[in-house]
Amino acid sequence: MVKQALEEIGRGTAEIIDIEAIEKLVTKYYDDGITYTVKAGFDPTAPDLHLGHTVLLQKLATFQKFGGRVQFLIGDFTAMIGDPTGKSATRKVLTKEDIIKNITSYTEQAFKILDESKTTIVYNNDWLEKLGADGMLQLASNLTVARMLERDDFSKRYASNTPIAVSEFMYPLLQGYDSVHLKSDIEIGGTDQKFNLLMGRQLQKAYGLKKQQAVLMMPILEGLDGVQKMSKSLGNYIGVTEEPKNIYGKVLSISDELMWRYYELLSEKSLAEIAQLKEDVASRTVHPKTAKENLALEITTRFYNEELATLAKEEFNSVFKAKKIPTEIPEFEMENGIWICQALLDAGLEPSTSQARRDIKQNAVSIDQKKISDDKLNLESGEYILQVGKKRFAKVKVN
RNA sequence: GGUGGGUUACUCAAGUGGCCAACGAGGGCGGAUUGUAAAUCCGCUGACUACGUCUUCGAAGGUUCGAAUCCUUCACCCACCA
Repeated sequence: MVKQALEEIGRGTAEIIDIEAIEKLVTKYYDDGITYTVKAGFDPTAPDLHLGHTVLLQKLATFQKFGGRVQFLIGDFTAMIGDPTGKSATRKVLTKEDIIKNITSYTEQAFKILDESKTTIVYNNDWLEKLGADGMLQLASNLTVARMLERDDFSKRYASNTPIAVSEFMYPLLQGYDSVHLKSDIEIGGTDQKFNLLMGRQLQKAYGLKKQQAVLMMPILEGLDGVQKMSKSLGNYIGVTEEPKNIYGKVLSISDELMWRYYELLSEKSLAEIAQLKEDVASRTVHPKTAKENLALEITTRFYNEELATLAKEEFNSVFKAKKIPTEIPEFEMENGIWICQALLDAGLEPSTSQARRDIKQNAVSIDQKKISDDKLNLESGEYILQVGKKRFAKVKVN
């Protein structure tokens, strides 16, 4: 049992520090029924969770299966500083109101994956606010500047003359202090969090805790472009609250190479199954597109259900394979004689009439499935389906 | 506090008086091809019913027939010195 648990826990991880400690915790759970805590921190800056977050959440869910209690830490205090990780500029400071607003939808989405009964939501503002100036100083004395500059992100920024705010130095310390306060047994995070995660161990020792947290790091999920990490600001993400057809479509649009990465990090399939599938694709027994379709179905099903996922697939096929018009498209009413470019702008298909003109010239615009080339066209009364490119549709009623 | 350097479009980055709506690269968008994959090729990438007009090169003024380019002030950033 323990062995199987460890295998599942280890799946897809980038690195585990102190695996022995994890083994002990799991063993203790099976022998004596004693649970342990797994901490993961979340930044309440982006109210929308995407698949990149779910890699972590799925790992937490795995721990919940094997006796872990999740400490779902909302970094409402640390968010006011802004973690330097991954960004090459100091982050904007959020207001308290923003943070509170974000948290509600945040946790709601997280429980699509996590077991709520085995999750404790904690806010680090609760204890960090009370730390006070002397507490801060005591905390800061645990770390030298040289050590801080070892952190990859800092050293790069320092070398390239990108500014580093002194407050940013506090971030890893505060995150580490969270682990002291919560007496976490395990902390998980992305590989980009390594420095911060290790800080937790160091501080737990410095503050005299008997045990130090084990650390488990998950790889960073690449976004749709396959290069940069999935993030909302880069626009290369699949959000968990997106409509089924969008989730399905976006998964299908990833590259074949990236598909395997997604299989490994997001699918419930066993690693053996995935290896087999990969082999079948390589030997052309299975078409890569079929493999991708199944992945898309699985992921869509996770956030909705099988029925809706299947519908999404059918819709997708009818629109893109059979080149039919989507079943649901936005509708607009317009005045008689409206200029086509204006209509495209009003329907939100184009950002400007200039862009509309360019697209018409480039054969990207069609009315009722027929390409048009006249950018001076005016629409007579009637109903039209306007389309730009492959993906943008609108129904327009001209009165 | 002192000295020097910097701020150009989504990003990086050229341009140091007219040839500048502003080179180039990346990204994005579109077309061909396809499996809405990758790769490849081609085109577009400030706005405006548009062979012309308008607004843009950190901000505000100024010099000039003419400014992203020169001058003044301000804001922000960086380095070195203290």
